[in-house]
Amino acid sequence: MQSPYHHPPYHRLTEFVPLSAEEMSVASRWLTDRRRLWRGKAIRHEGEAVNGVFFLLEGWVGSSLLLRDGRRQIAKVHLPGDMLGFPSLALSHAGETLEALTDVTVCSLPNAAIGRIFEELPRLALGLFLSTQRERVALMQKLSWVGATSAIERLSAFLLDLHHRLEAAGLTESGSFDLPITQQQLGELLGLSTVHINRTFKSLDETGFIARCRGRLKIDDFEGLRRLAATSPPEFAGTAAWTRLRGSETFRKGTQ
Amino acid sequence: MQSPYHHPPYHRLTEFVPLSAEEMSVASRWLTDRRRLWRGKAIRHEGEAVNGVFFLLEGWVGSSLLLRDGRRQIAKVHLPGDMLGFPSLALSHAGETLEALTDVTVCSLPNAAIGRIFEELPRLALGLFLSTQRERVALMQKLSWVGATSAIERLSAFLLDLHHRLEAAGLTESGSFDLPITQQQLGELLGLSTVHINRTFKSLDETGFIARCRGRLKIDDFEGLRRLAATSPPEFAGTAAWTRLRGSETFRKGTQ
DNA sequence: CGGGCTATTGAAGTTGATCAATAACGGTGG
DNA sequence: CCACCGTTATTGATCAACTTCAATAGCCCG
Repeated sequence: MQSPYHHPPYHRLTEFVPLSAEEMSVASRWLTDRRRLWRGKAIRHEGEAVNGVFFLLEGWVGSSLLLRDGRRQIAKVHLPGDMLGFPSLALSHAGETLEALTDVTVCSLPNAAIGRIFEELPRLALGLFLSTQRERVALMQKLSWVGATSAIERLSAFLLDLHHRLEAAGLTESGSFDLPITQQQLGELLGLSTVHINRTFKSLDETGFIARCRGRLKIDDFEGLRRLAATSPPEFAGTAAWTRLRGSETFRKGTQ
Repeated sequence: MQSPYHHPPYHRLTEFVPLSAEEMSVASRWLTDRRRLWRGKAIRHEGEAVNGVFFLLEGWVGSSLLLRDGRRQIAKVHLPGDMLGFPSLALSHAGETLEALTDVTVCSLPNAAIGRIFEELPRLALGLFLSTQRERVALMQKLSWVGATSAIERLSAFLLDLHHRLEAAGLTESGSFDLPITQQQLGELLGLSTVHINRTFKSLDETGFIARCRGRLKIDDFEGLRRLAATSPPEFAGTAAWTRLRGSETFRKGTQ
């Protein structure tokens, strides 16, 4: 897990496609334009012109949508290694605010580079494509939590998912991890009020499923949480996706 | 709107990229393998192996996720011209059930063809990519409805969105359109109970915002509905996205 | 004319929101 | 090191939206 091959920006790509040296070298160029931002700052506001996408190197970022009356929905918490801002590529003005939930380091990739990747590095393009499809799956799952489950089920599912993703990034220690977001933000993430998040947390705490201390959370009973959580994480295709996509199908350029 | 250029499967691609004759001819090949399905039948069940994606030619399709206890969330209603099943490309087993909400005609495109498109028809690939990013935006918006708005706001937003999309497909008549889905399905779509959907409908009806008759719905007061719906539809980039993506950025193959 | 599904309505029950107050925490400057 | 401040967490009490249960009515179809 600690080879550079598994760090951003390769991270999200090599899960689906093997990269050549050339491709990796292009990808590593993406890291040159870095930016540091403090907690609470926006990488990009909803409604601003779309100039590029971002890679998150350190810290947590929330992507959120604003409603007219000020309510807010956080669509996703992005963790180190994630790619940010792709949905807005289809829009003239960004459809989501990208806000630093902790101090963060991001690097950005201009729109034009995406176009070039599609033209010249198809495998990289496919990696990006599949990676964003996977995000779409995650988003559908979250919708199903918010639309069809109770507060305790939602929170359980979220904590399990979060742990799972943090673990993949090497940011957990035997079931415990930093949770540097406020209960307010957790509420906006799960579609619940601050107060109810607090009570739900308390209930998980008292049942012994989790333990909280400072900004740190430890999952004590994974099985218990999983029983609550109503969905299991989907099984990603891994590089099998790539294999599947390059099956034996006949398809010849120019004659189709 | 009635030129073949605006029919599936071009429909969802030409919104973002101009297609060459060659590209259109490849795309038109996708139509060869058609399938008709009756209302209620599944095009593909959640958990099945992922063999391809689909284009919806006629009818409505719902993509839904199942929770352990039998509750169901419909992530999206797909209309004629839409592309189905892309999220599951990242999975080894489908993450969503694709169910015919009416009698439908679909055609399918095997996984392998997607891989070839990325290798050989980059502009087509980019069109697919952007189109799925736009779906992701729509999904985020829906999440914000379900997570942060009341029943009447949700239903209003949904009806407006639906009308908007049906209009683009030429399936409306001065504000009225067929609504061939049950209130049960509408509930699963918006995260509300059947009973509450019914009451919310009734309230919109009595206020004079809409009128219902058989399976048909007419929007009588767009402004009123828009005031209720807490979000406005995002502005898509259109082919500007493509232009933006091919900007003046320096990026030379092989030297990066 | 039935039979099955869908829509509608009423009544009662729950979950979660809102309002409001207090406590704990984290960082600051003295 | 301590007093202070703003932010966040916690708790109680009340309220509202939505769900559930249950029954009836309407529609579509053979």
